[in-house]
Amino acid sequence: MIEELKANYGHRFEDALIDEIIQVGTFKEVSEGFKMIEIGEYINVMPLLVSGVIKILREDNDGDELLLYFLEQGKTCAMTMGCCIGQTKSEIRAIAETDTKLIMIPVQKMEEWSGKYKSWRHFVFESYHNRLNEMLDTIDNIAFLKMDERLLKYLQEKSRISNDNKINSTHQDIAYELHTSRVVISRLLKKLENLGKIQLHRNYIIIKNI
Amino acid sequence: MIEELKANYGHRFEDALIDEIIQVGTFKEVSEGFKMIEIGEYINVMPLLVSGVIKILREDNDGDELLLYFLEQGKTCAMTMGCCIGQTKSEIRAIAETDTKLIMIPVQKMEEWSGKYKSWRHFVFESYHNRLNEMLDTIDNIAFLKMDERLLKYLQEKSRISNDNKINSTHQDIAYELHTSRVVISRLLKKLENLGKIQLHRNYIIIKNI
DNA sequence: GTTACTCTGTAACTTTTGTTACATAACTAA
DNA sequence: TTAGTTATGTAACAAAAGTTACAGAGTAAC
Repeated sequence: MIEELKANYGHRFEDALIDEIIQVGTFKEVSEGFKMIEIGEYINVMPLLVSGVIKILREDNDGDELLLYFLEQGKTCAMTMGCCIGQTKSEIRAIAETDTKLIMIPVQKMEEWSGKYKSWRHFVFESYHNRLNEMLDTIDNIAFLKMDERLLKYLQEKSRISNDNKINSTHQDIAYELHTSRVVISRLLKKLENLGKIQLHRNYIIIKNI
Repeated sequence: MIEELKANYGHRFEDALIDEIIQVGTFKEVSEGFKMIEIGEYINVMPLLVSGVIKILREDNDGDELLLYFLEQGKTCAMTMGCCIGQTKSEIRAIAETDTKLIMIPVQKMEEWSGKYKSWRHFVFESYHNRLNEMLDTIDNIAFLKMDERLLKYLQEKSRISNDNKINSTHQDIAYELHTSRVVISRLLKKLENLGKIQLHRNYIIIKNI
């Protein structure tokens, strides 16, 4: 854990803070698909993402999902919503998009370190700031783009975060994350295939030249 | 200014912090419609909202607008995006929805006080947290609701924040904020009128029983 | 008043998205 | 191999939202 911590956060946290993280943090590895946070749960640890990708989802009253954004490995790890102040329930679901390594910090430390370490404070503010920008991005997508453009962006993003032009998703998977129906996705994917941008297969899609 | 500050923030900030705010803060009054922040601008003061309502808007590349949320008077004042860390440009536009009174804090103080005053730190975190929830709310609306439901919520919200069942907007105004066309809004408003929920007039709408 | 402008109402049409239904292909487990 | 399951393709239709066009009401300036 110590090497991973230093590799990802060593350049931004003071040594004293790194030491404290080693003291109180617990290392955790989870596999792809693992549900890390569920809507309505109380959160008492804050995850520092060391490697892997976590997807953050929103759900409405009817159980319909919507992908909000991906948390990526390394320094850009934003903290889990609402974990910091008060004991508020999680508004989102977090699922490991890939195998993921994390360091879990008890939430009380977050407050303590905020007073103590300037670098920690900056990290927290910056994480908030980044997450807000990700949310803005999501809003831009759903408010200003049509489904075909959203789908294209989704495929690009998926490919980018896994660093692989093969996307292991069914049409239904994609439909859930974009909050639309499978038929709509199949239709639009077929159009993209006809344009030569992708290749469709059972259970996976190859990105060609988007 | 001092009375307004104490009335709105006195119960949550330490006296020493209140004193500092009085030292460095500047009082500002703006009229309805005043553009407080424009997209792309750099921000170097953080506003504490004392009274009034500010609307926060997003714009896409084609100049199409979308209402994100309202900042309301008093303690729930969230800070302007991106104002705290680094010199990043504003991603949003802020316009006074009503006549508004503010206290402007130089941004350097934000960092200084974050180390010094626990209450300030809590205020900043809580503001971030609230704003994130408002963004989630916005996402819920545009992702999960149809335009008629969004319109209804919009009218309710407008009525609530002004504490008045008369809404002084044209159909075009509403169309801009919900990012749709005037014809669509006129159509849906007429439906709501036929259902007895509102009364339509030139330049204003009366909310009856939503 | 007359003129110009803004706002609203509405029809007719198009595009986009969502729904239902069904056929077939591909895989899985017995 | 066969039966059952899951994934995909596609047609046909419905609903929602966006567009174009125009008429007429209300308002403001002169």
